[in-house]
Amino acid sequence: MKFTLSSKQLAAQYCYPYPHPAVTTDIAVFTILDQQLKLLLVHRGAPPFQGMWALPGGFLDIGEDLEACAKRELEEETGISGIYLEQLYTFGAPDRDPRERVISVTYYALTPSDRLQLKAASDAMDAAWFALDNMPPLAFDHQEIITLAHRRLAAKLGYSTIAFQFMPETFTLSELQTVYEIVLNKKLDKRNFRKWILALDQIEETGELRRSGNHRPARIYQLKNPARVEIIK
Amino acid sequence: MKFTLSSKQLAAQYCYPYPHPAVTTDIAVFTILDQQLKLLLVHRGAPPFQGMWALPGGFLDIGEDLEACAKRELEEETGISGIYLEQLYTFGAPDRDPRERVISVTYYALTPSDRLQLKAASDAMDAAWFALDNMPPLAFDHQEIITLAHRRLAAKLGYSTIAFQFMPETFTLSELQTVYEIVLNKKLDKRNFRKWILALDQIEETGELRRSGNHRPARIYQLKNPARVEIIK
DNA sequence: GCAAAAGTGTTATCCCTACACCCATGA
DNA sequence: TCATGGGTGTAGGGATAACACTTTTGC
Repeated sequence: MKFTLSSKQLAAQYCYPYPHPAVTTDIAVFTILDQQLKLLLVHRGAPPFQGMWALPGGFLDIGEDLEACAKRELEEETGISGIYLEQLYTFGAPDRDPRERVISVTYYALTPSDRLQLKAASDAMDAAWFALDNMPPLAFDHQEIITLAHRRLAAKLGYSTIAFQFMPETFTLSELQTVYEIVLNKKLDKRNFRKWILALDQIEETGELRRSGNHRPARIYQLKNPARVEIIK
Repeated sequence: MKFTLSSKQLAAQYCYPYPHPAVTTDIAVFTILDQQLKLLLVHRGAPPFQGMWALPGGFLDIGEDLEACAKRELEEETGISGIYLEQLYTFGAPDRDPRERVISVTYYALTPSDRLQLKAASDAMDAAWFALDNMPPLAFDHQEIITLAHRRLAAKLGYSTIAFQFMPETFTLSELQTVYEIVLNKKLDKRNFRKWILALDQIEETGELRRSGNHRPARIYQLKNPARVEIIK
């Protein structure tokens, strides 16, 4: 038996007995830059939402793990790799993408700001950091994803050591406190913060001092277990 | 231009220029029955994993919202509807389903045990409740889903009022305490529990008493905002 | 010497924990 | 009257929150 197909259908060579949605991953990458919580966005060069900004992300390769997809898309679109990544939520409203049905498995990620030079140095990809309180209009439902990611991040500061993922290898206690203050958006008491953070037993002095201006030098600290996020409480 | 297709390909009428995974939802429904935390499983009548037990769930209809899919599958396979449902995690290991690439967006749900009569009364669907510490071998990666759901449930008892979703409309404080004890798997102090739960300001006395044996009758309570899960702390 | 950030302790308060006895009922 | 679960308060300990001054440096 033989049947005929138009050339348009010929291009579509992956066929299923029932309709299948497309699956993407999108990643909300946070960092702290210029004393602000910032998020990495990419500029869309193609429709839909051409010219708007969006989260980095893209279609899942068949046979590729979800988290691997998120890491690959992040690397391809922004040059960033090797950072802390965690699944956030899966968005699947039927009309969230005008092209076809798309399910987006979203992740959020944190990176120290000193890793960003790599990205800036890479070729002129249309990626940029935006302060969370100054976002451009976003493609798809990405604003919703960002709002959820921000809430999750702030909540997780309270019961885990996730904030260390923002820190470079070595840092001062004041720098660390500033990170907490920026993410939580409130001032913290210096003495209480130091007592608390040291009691967590997650950081140690390097013995070095950092001189940075006309004031007393600060002791430099480092993580005891780099790259581990511990649940506290 | 014309091309030829086999009849097998003809059956596959939904075609895409790139391969698409299938998307399913799976739901871990918890209840408390016979003083035990139990989970609802369905018996698989068809391959793969024919004859094994699995979480209720199934393929997403194109155009259907993810949560709607979870509710529909739950209703179709077990007769349960109108219960508390929350997204859990999305599983997508490339080989988790032998048929094709399947992404499963999982949910967990809680229901009072007095709603279950409906299901038992419905036609002889192969659905049954299993104690969490006595599960049969499960299809796919469903054991992993259940482990995660259980962890999330126990954690959420500590910072939300999710446990009320296990309760019938009215209940005594002892019944409520027993629910907490079963899920957390530890005894709680009666006086401390009562102080704590009343301080949450989520329940109120109905004024009724429940007589249930040769002992003093218990005061009956009800939720102030039925069906709302509040974040506490 | 002065401006600027680093560093340091004590006290009060709140919350959680531990703990034991009387009450109301049915049999 | 007795067995059974329902119902109640207080005291101690630990964690959190409030609060101000001295130190070290660069200019």
